[in-house]
Amino acid sequence: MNEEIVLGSQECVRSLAYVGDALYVIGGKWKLRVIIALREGNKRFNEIQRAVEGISARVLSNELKELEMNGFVKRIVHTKAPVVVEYQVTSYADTLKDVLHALSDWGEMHRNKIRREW
Amino acid sequence: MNEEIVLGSQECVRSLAYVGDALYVIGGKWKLRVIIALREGNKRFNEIQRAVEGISARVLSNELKELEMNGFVKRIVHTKAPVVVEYQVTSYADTLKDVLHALSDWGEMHRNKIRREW
DNA sequence: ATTAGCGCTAACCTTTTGTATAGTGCTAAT
DNA sequence: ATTAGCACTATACAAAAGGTTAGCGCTAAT
Repeated sequence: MNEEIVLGSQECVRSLAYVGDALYVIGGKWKLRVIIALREGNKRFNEIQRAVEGISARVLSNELKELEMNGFVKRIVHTKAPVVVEYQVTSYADTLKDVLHALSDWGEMHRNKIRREW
Repeated sequence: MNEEIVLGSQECVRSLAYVGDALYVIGGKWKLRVIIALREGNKRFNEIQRAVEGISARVLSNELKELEMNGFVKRIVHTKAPVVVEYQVTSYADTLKDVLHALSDWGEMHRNKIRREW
């Protein structure tokens, strides 16, 4: 038996678990897109909804709650005159930079590949 | 208006679309995990199922079909004596290396953070 | 002869995710 | 005075994703 393969296999088991952990909190159709919109500077509910094309108010509301629970977002209510609600990305969301970058780059490459094929 | 912010905003719109494209083909609970298992060297159906904890035969079957349609996997049938089916990762699956790495690293970091908090 | 493994697939059910519509109480603009 | 925007939430429903169970025809081992 080859040591390289055995080592690779152990790494794989770890990878499988870690990727599972990651997908558990940032998986799904919307979470990463909401985080991108927030990181860009969108702070208000309707602003975010417009930035993330296709998301409904109900789903956005749920996603924001989960993102808050997981420490990616802070919800700040300015209780005055018209009640204004602001969503802020936390510094923990910044730790996703590499993931976001890798996904975005791959998505770009993939889109170009698909276009070339048609 | 600040140029930096405007630039960042344009990049964001691209990012949103690209990440959307990426999630369209590799999103969901299982696809990346199946690819990891394949990359590790698992080639047979039941082998993959054992490697990817929790996946059912039905779901694995569907995922493999989609992965095949998207060019990540080749299905090879050895028609002899007992019919043996082999799944091979293509070189296109290798383009996901950075994504896999980033997600795995982040997942590891996140798991450690969670453990520290409890 | 029985059992276990292989590579699935069909049928059915539950859970998750998403959509559509309506509505609340407030303010600011027309 | 009406309309539009804000930040949602409730309700109801539909679609998509996933899980459970059973089973097929085959072979190799016990």
